[in-house]
Amino acid sequence: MKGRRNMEKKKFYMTTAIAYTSGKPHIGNTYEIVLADSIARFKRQQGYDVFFQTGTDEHGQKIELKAGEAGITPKEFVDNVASEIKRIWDLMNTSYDKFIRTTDADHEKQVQKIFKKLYEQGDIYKGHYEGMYCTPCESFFTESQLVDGKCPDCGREVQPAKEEAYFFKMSKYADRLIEHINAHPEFIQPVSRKNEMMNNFLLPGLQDLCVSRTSFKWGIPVSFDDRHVVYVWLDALTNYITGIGYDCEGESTEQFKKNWPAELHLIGKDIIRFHTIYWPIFLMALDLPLPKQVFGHPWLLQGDGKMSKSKGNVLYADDLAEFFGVDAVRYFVLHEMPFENDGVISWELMVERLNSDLANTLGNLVNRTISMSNKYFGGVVADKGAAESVDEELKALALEVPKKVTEKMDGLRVADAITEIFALFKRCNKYIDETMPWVLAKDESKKERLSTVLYNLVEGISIGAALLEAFMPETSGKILAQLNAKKRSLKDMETWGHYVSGSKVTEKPEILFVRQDLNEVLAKVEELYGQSEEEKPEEPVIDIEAKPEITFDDFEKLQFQVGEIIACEEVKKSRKLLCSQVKIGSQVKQIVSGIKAHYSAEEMVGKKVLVLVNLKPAKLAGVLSEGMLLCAEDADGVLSLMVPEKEMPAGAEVC
RNA sequence: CGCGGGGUGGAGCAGUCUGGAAGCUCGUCGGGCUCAUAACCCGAAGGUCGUAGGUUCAAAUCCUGCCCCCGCAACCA
Repeated sequence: MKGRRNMEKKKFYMTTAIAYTSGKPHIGNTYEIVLADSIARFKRQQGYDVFFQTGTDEHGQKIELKAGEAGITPKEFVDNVASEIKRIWDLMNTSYDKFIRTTDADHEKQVQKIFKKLYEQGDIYKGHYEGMYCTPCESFFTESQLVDGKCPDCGREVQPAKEEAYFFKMSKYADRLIEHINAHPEFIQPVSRKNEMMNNFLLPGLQDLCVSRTSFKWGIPVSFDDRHVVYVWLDALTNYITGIGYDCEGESTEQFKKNWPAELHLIGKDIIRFHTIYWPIFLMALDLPLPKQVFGHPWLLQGDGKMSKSKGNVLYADDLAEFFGVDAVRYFVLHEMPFENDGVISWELMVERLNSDLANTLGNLVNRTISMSNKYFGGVVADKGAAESVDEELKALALEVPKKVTEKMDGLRVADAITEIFALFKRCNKYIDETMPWVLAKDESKKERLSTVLYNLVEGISIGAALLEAFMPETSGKILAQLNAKKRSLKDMETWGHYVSGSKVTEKPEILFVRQDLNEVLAKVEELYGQSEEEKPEEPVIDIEAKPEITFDDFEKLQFQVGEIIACEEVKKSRKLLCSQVKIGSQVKQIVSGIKAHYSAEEMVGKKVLVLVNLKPAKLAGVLSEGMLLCAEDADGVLSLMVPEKEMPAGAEVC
């Protein structure tokens, strides 16, 4: 019987994007897995047989470089980061069924087979990646990226060059894809993205995609040409099928046959293009069905300006969980994230939500209800049938909410779904005021009515708590345990009265969410980040690429002098430029510098700075610049003007 | 005319596709209540829906121009 019931369950295969293992994931990355988790849990509650996959994308040049800097092998590097990511996913209590890593042996093997198959059937061909090449930087640039025809990174000469590479023929499947997208309006969510994909990429014509590289080694080798490694998307995207046992030679697992195609790929809006164009085309080439839906969720942005560790506004899920608890963080990211526009997160907003929604509305409701049950009936909650008309409104809403939540979740409107649940808790609070149990308690003849009121409350809260399971699993469980209520399926929420009359609630309600004082939190944040800076015993060392040795004659060509900035203004039409009038000896030069982000025009005036004087004048953003102000730059790109250590007159030579 | 996102009461957002009395949460002010985590409930104030035009019986919503903000790109001499 059990087996048969399982067979009847509809399957639901969903994935998140796999996280790139270049560093610790911040709260924005973590948002995606929590969002996915809430959907997975809700689908399970709806009775689906859910398979939920997430994981890590572990190849690429960036990782090779970072590992090199850290003095460890790429594999060691990604092992560290992947376990950190997994730790945070687990900390956030996410219920994934499979955590795939692109360095898994079976994934790598399958990617090689897929690459070979596509090559053999002519979808992948060998060609050349052409562009201007800067040898010291080992980088290709397009003509438009060059600065004055030179390398934008180091300013040296570049040569036209070709790198051998394999390409995937995208155009071959474009018409079929356009047709599919038009026939399935639900395929790309939100729909506004559909037009973007069509107008910008599909309709103008697809470029063939480069799918191999020879410039780095940390990747899956192309099996028949080992100078090449498979490049990004063919490696990363295929995780969705290799993770459940796809084999392109027809030896796919039962699990694959059952689960593919996926019902939902949940991804960030930045990679919609890869999931709604390249991925479907790869699948077509493999003769596999396409996923049912791709949802590109918006971003969760930091509140106040740029992320910066020294400002203490880089938010990580584990720090937040430390302060507020896992469920509070889950609640925040899910609630604050609208469907289509970016959301904002900050310590201030986090505290506000915690206090008002979680502590006041929900926590206090549970607490006062349990307290009254204990106070008036020794914890026993029984429906004595003493109904009054005010009860109807509460019941009606309580039965309405599960339907509304389902509706919202079916449309992936997770934030709205949560809001619906909280509307029920608010209604419960109102019900307490309407019925005034403490007044009933003073009148012995109202005992049955009082009991019924408390029963209604407990039943209402039980429904709300059961609905929270998908979003705040721990809190949901805690509330149900305190009320001594059973978990219930969505089906059981269609009728009123599933709470067993006569059950006994806990004697001492545990505080679910503690209110926090914003100032105290901010002080602690300061302390936390302040400390971490002190803990750093040494300043970070910055290594830059060594330039070729020069002769003294070369040096002699450069003329440095002290200049005094006598006037400075912003260059309009430019984001980063300031235009300074610099007094050098008896002459005044106009110098444009890209330091607006670091200095205001006002504070520039009066500074004595080091100037490279004999640089050939050039125009920047249309403004003439006759020299260069010298700055030091740290690893975060912060600039500091170089000034003489002793007072020096404008015009003094620097040598 | 580089690409994209956005500008709705003090704060954060919904509403815009499919025109039809400007909504939610927080904050503020006033009131109620005392079971509860100084929590809960009720009421009020507060908005030229960036701006200027246009279409319409009717525009936050559709069209056009402009301004401002944020990403990316570029500029970083």
